Amino acid sequence: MKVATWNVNSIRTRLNHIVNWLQENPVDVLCLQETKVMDESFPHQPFADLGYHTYISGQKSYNGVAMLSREPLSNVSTGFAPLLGEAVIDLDEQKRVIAGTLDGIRIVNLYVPNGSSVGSEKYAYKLRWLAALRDYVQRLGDLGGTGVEEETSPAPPLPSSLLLCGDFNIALDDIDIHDPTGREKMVMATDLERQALQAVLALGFADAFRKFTTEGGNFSWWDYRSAAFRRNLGWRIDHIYLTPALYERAIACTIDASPRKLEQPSDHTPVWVEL
DNA sequence: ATGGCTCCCCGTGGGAGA
Repeated sequence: MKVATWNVNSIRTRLNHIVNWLQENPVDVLCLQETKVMDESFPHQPFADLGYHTYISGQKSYNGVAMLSREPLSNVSTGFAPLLGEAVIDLDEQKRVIAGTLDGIRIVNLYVPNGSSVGSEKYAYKLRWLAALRDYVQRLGDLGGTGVEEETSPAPPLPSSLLLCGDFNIALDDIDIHDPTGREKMVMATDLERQALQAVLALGFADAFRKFTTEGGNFSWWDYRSAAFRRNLGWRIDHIYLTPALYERAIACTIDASPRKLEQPSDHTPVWVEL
């Protein structure tokens, strides 16, 4: 099974890039972030023509996530509320979470808030959102990864098969930044953000990309400005995290930089894992 | 460097992204 993640920065602007990429890379599941489209305007048909089912959680102008899958997903859910209830219901106003199950693997597609700048309101929101994500993932593990509250059948054995992917807007390691100088003041690289993400990963996840590639200089996002892509001034902020059995099973994890070379590209490029 | 580039919107500049 191949699962990919891609922040497309507007699905309507990037539609041809996505369709062409799927034709070249017919992954089983493609998780998208920053679709920037309301659900009633989502372009289902081009993906249906390629044989993909579409699952969406969108809003006007900002955010928005979607999952495309060759086979139907089960137990699709959006937001934190299905597992966390009313306590963090306000965090679901921004559409950043969608999850579904395929072949016993719970796939969670995430668009972590950017955080704007260190010390800003948006930065505080990002940290609060990551704390909620930790609770959400812990609850998911407690449920055996089904994402379903009702336990009508015996829970599957733990550890659950969980896959977290998406735009995390955090570079966990200095080698994931082209130049980490001064990173403690840079959003996406501060200790508080890293600690908040590590608290999620401590529930039992490993970075699929780092199973195969230990070198720095591998990035998934490059700023539109200053010819950053041409100069490879990037960050690795799009991640795929796996629970232990899936991590053992993984046979490849690759960043495909080729769509970033096209005309009018997203500033992010796809990352995929083969299980 | 209130810089750089690109996205969106009942837009014609400003907010947001990262």
